[in-house]
Amino acid sequence: MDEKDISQAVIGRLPRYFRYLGELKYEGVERISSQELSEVMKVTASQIRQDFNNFGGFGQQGYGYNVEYLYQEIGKILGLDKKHNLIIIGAGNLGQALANYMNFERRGFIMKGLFDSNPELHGKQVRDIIVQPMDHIMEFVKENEIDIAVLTIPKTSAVEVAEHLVQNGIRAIWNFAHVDLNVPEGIQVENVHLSDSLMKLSYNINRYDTEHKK
Amino acid sequence: MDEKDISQAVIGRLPRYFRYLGELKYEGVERISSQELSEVMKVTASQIRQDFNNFGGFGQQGYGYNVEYLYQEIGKILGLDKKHNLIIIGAGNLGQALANYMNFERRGFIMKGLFDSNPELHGKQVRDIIVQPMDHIMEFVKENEIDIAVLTIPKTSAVEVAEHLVQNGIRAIWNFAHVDLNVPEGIQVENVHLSDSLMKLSYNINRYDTEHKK
DNA sequence: TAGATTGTTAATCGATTAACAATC
DNA sequence: TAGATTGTTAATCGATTAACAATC
Repeated sequence: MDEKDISQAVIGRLPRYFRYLGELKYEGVERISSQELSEVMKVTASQIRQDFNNFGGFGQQGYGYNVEYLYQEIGKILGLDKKHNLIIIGAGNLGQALANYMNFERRGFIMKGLFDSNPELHGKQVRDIIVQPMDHIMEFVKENEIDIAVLTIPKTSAVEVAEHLVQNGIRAIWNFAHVDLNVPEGIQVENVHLSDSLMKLSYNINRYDTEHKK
Repeated sequence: MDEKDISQAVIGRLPRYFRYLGELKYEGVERISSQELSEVMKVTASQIRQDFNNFGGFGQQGYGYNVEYLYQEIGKILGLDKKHNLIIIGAGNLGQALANYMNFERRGFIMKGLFDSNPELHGKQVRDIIVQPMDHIMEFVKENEIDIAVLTIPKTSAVEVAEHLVQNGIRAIWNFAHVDLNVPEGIQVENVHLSDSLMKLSYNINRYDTEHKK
């Protein structure tokens, strides 16, 4: 499977393809052409074919793409057929929201632990997980083969915690703290900077105002 | 202020500049050159200068950029000096988390209302806001000059609610539902697709595995 | 086979980087 | 003034779109 370096632009589009194909599948659609898919998704057919061909050909000339097959293949590319153990660090509002709402299991992510520095939360149960104190983290990571840490703690502690996690063998960090983490090669970080996102929205409202209202 | 169309690539970087400049300001740094900033932020100095020059010159030859001034100016570009009224629709885990955790006021966003379809939540207080039933939304939007709706409801209802909001004069939607909203020109939508983000992380873990382990 | 549609190459477009003249 | 560093133009790089031959 010779995967050259796929650009982040392409990777960023894969989950959206996966979502639409899941819906088509659910609706009972069997086959779809790049042209039809392009109309639904509002991208060019050319881009769709180029994107898929980064991973080898999933289609058939004269026929198009089999929805079920394409859905499965993109799922595999995204690694959703693999199991990954995960912990959430920071059991405040956001941490608990993710624990309750993300449906991790459906995508192969198994929530194994929840940690918080606030003693009042220790022992509290969220889903089937008991919140533990922070100083249990590192042993837990090693003993339970934890791959992914979700960081929902303030930025002040995030950098330090991330460093320790890396030292203890974590492989990926889903980072909700408003800070850029510095990790070695081979450790994957995906940032969700909510305030950045809100500022983008603010920019677009503001720009629209200055362009139209005045 | 002749703002031509600034590319989304540039806009996407503005919040990060804002964050770093805020930190520099906090640390008491008075001036900084594009070269120095590029080292801290790990981007090219060229990109920094190009980005800033989309909005006119904020620097001075031979000196660099005044941190305080640049911070203020980027804040203005992002519209953070303006006030915007906001409601959250969906007072479940995620909605409450955002209400509690986002510090909306600091960035000029004023949380005015919280809505949920679950009767058990009606009357519950989050921060200084009482959760109201869904059928109060549209009147509330009109009467309270609501600009922004935060959608933290399931995708099944998100499309319909968004449509109604648009009809009732909402100007922007911060969308956490796993669905693409279809809105008319001039209505701003910013999507936070958390599961897409998690899938990207999954892809990168998986790719690293197939490239190194096997 | 003829028609449809992919896979893939070539052309275009846009974004990033490099270079340097302008200027504080 | 000389040195530093921006603002801006030009060169490069990468991503998107168009076109079409291959093929089901």
